[in-house]
Amino acid sequence: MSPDRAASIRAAILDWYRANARELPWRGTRDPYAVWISEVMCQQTRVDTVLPYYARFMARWPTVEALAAADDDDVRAAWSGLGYYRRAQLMLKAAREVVSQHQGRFPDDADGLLALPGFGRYTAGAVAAFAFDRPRAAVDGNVTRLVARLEALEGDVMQGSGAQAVWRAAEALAPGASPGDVAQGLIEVGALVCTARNPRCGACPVAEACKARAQGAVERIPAPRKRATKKAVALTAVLWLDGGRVLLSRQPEAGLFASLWCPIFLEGHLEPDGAADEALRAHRLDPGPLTSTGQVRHVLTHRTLEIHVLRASNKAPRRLPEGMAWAPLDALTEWAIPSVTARCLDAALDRAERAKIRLTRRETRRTPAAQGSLPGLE
DNA sequence: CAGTCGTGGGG
DNA sequence: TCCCCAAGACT
Repeated sequence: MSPDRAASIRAAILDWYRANARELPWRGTRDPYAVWISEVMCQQTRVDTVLPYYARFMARWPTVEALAAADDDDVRAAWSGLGYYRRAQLMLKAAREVVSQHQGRFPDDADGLLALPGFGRYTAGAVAAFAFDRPRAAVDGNVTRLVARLEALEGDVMQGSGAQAVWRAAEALAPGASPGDVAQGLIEVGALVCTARNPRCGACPVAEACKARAQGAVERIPAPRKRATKKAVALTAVLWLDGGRVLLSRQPEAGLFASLWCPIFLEGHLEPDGAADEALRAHRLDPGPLTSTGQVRHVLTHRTLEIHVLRASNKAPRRLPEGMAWAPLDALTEWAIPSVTARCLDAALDRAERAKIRLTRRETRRTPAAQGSLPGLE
């Protein structure tokens, strides 16, 4: 990219950003910790979803020292429902590294940041640019799309040589005045204007410079990402409820829902009065009679979990197998559970029980406006 | 490099 | 209902 073209695009992005940027809680701070938390939460996650999580997280762990001293399960619980839970684990590891090996100060440029767990090329560039005002590129999905269109890059820009070309162009845009605002501006234009569907080219500050637009190729560029094939997985979830508590089982430290608490998952769709009962006895559990209470279809990136939900109500056994625990329903927000656990639990409860729990469950999990029901009803 | 790892919103 | 996908990183 020619220096003139880069300067022109940079100036247009900067002007537009200063006039149109959304006010977000992590904007207007140079605190690398705050910037970092927001960046990790935003990975593959919509801003609207992140907002309540970010507020709670920063209130509870306002500094890297506080986070470094946090309990792993408390952090997982704070992440509950956000998905991609390994992010939280790597974040905790990085916080401890910053405190123990960097005197609590983040490295002030991308190379140093890149060495920390959970910092990839994007996050390192973003923190370097936003917090330290370094002239670094921060190429996320938004910037990839924007740059691919600006330069009319054909083919797959998500990986390989296509991704390299995007980074090269983004790095050409980085040097100059206010690099932090330029980097955020590129992201913001990608997020609000140069959108994947129905891009608002009429409102775009760099429409004049856009090669895809000149070629009438905006709809075609970037080429759609190759998507993973989803495999259906049949499971049976056993929700054992007793005395206002539910029996949960901790997942292994690696893999799906790592270290989180889930219902007892059995492979396959098992009959309540036969195979399911047998499988539980293999866990040395006597759940008593099982009743089928519904089904949950939970879609993940590479799998679709098709879950048959069974409910057990026998009296709690004296001793539980390793890795299992009783979770009080009125304290479930303090437990590290993925959304699928909450959904299975919902499916196992009757309406009255659900209503009771809803009063105590965190209402910010969903935006109130999205509920569609009036307050006081229900 | 290709597979793994969540969730919820919107067309 | 289905499909796309959103401020990616790690193995």
